[in-house]
Amino acid sequence: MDKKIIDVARAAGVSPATVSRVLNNRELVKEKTREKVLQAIRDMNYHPNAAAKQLRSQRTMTIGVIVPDINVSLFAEIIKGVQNKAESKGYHVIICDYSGRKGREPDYFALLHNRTVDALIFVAPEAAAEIFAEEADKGFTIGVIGRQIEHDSIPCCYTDNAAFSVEVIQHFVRQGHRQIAFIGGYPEATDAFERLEGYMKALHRSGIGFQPALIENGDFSEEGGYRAFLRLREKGHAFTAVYAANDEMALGVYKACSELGIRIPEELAVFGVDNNRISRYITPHLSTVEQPSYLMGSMLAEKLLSLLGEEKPGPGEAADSRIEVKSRLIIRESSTFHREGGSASSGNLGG
Amino acid sequence: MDKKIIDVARAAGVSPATVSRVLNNRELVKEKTREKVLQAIRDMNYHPNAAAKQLRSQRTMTIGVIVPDINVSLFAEIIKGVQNKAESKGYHVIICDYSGRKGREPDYFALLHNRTVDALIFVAPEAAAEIFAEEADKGFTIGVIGRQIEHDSIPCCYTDNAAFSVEVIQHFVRQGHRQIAFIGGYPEATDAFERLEGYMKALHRSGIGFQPALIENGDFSEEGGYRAFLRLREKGHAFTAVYAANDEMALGVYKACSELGIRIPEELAVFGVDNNRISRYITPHLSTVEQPSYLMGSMLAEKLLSLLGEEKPGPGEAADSRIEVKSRLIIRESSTFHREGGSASSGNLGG
DNA sequence: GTGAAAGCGCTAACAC
DNA sequence: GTGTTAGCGCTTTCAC
Repeated sequence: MDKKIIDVARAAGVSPATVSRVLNNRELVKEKTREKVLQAIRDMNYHPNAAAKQLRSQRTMTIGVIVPDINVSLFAEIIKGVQNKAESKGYHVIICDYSGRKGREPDYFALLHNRTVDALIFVAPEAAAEIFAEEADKGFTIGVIGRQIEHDSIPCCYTDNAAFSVEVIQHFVRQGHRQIAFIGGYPEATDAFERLEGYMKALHRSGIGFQPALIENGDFSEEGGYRAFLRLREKGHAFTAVYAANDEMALGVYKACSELGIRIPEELAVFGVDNNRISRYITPHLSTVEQPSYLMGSMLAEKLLSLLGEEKPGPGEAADSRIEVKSRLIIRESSTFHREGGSASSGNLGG
Repeated sequence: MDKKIIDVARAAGVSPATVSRVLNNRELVKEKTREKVLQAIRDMNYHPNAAAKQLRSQRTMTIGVIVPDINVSLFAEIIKGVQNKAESKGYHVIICDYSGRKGREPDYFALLHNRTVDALIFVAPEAAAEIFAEEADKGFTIGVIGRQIEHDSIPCCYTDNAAFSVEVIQHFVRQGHRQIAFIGGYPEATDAFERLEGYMKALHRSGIGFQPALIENGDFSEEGGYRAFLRLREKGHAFTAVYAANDEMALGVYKACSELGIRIPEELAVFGVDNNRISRYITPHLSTVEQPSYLMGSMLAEKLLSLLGEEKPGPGEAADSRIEVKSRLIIRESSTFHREGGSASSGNLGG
C-alpha cells in the first residue's frame, strides 16, 4: 500500500495535522517545521489520497463538462477553455460526451448527486431548461454555455444568436438577395431557434417578409443539411441564398449543389455558423460566424469556480452572472457574388 | 446534507450493511428485503457518496486518458472509443489534454499516485518509454495507444506505421515517382519515426535508395509542414512526390503549393496520414491513411478494464497484450496522376 | 440472510 | 505553532 500522512508525520517527527497544514498551506507553520515536512514528503514520494481528502473536506476539486460531441471543434475548444481555467485553479475536469444520447442529460446530474464533481457545466442546446433550474434550486452548482438561462443561480455564457443572424441576412440583402432560405437544427435547439428568429427579424426589417416555404430543419449534421436543401428545392419556391444554422449543414448544401451542378456563389450564396475548420479549406471557402468558444468555456469556468469559492448564496440570492460574448461574421467566397437587380424573378433555383 | 446509507437503512428497517449489499449486489439478499431497500432508495432519491465508496473500496471506477490535443479528430475518436467501453463497464473517464505541455506527461502520474484513477491510458507518441515502464513496475495499471511498448505489463494498441508507409511509397512508385520526399513530425515521436523507417525501407526495396536531402521534419502542424516543404525546395534536390507523416503537414504542403503555383497532383503528388476530415473536402482531395482510432481506444480500454478486474499479476508476470490493428490507405486525387517514364529527370521541382 | 463494528486516509475543531 | 481526536460515508469481516 501507499504511504499515508501518518508515515510522513512520523518521518518528520510531527503530527499528521501539521503535515496536513503544510500540504494545504492552511494555518501558519514554522518555517523549519515546514521544511522538515516537505523534505519527508519528497523523500518518501508521498501523494495524499484524493478520496480521503474528498470525503473529509466535502470537495472534489473537480468540475464536469457535458458536451454533445467532443469531436466537434466548437465543443472541443469550449472544453479546452474550461480545462485551462480549471487547472490554473487546481481543479480537475471530467468530460462527458453524450453523442447519440440526446435526452439523457439528466443522467449526468448523478455526478453532482454522488459528489463526484463540485460543479457541472452543460453545453446542451436542446435540453429542457427546467431540468437545470430544478438542480440549481436543490443547491447544486451548475452553469450553461451557449444559451441564456433565466435563473438567478445558473450562470451562463452565450452569444447573441439572433443578432449575428440579422447581420448574416443583411449581408445577403446587401448582395442583392431577396429570396433567402434557412436551414435550422433540431427543433428543440435553442441556438438554432434564435438564429431563425434573427433570420425572420432581418427579413422583416428589410421589408422582404418571410416565406414559410423557405424554412427547413436539418439536424446540425451534413447529411441533415443535404436533405433539408433537397426538400427546399422540391417545394418549388425559388431562392438565391441559404443561411444554414451551422457549417455542417452548409457542407450538406455544398454536396447537394455539387451533385446538382449548382454553382456557389454565382447561383447560390451560402452562409454557415461555427467557423468549422473545414469552412476555410473547402472550395469555395464558406462564409461563417465565429463564436469565441474557448473564451466562453474559460469565462464560465471562472465564474463557476469563484462561486465554489464563496459561501453558498442563500436560496433566491442572485448569482448575477449572465455573460454575453460577441461573435463575428467571417465573410468568404461562398456569399460574395453581387447579384444584379435583386428582384424576386432573378431567382433561378427551386422547382 | 445529502441522505446517507444509514438513512436508507432506517427507512427500510434494515442495517447499512444490507443496503450496501443491495447497492453492490454482492451477497445474496432475500428478495423481499431487497425490494424494501430499493423502494427506500427510490423514495429518498439516495445516491451513494462516491468519495466514501472510493476510500473504503480502494477503487475509483475511473480511468484517465492523456492525449496531445482533444481538438484533433484522431485523438477525439480514441477518447470516444475509451469512453464508450468504460461506461459500458460502469467506469468514468477523465480526459487530460496536454497541448503545449510536451514533456509534462509525468505530471499525470499523480492521478495514479493519489488514486484519482484506477488506470491511465497514454496517447503520447513522443514521451520517453522509460517513464511508462517505471510506473508499471511500481504496480500501476497503465496502457499506451499508438505505439508499441516493450514491457510485459503495459498493454498497448498500435498500428504498423512502417507497413502502411511502405504501401504509400509503393503506391507512389507505381505511379512512376522516383524522387519522393518525406516530411516527419517531432524528432522524438515514435509514430513519425516508424513512418520514416517504412519510407526508407520501401525506397530501398524498390531499388531507388534514399536521399537525405529529401527528408525534413515538420512538427505535425500545418505551419510545420509548410516550412518543411519550403526547406525541401531550397535544397534544390528535385522531387515529384511528398509523403507527409500526417494530414496537417500535408495541408501545409498544399498551402505552399498554392502560393508557389505548383499543381497537385500533376506537378507534385501528396500523401498524408490520419484521414483528417479536411482531407476529404480540400481540393484536390488528399490521399491519406486511415487508422481505426475509435477501435484502438475501445480495445485498449477493454484490455485495461479486464486487467483491473483480475488480481494484480505478480511482478514479471506478463499481461501479454500487444494489440496490433490494421490501417488502410485511402487513395484520392492528390496522389493519382500517372507520370510518364518515371526517370529521375522528370522531376520538375526543387532548385 | 442480516447486523455490529472496525476502519479506509484525511481534515478540522479544539486543546495546549 | 503544534498535537489529539473525532469523524466524513461507505464496505467488509465476523458473528449470529
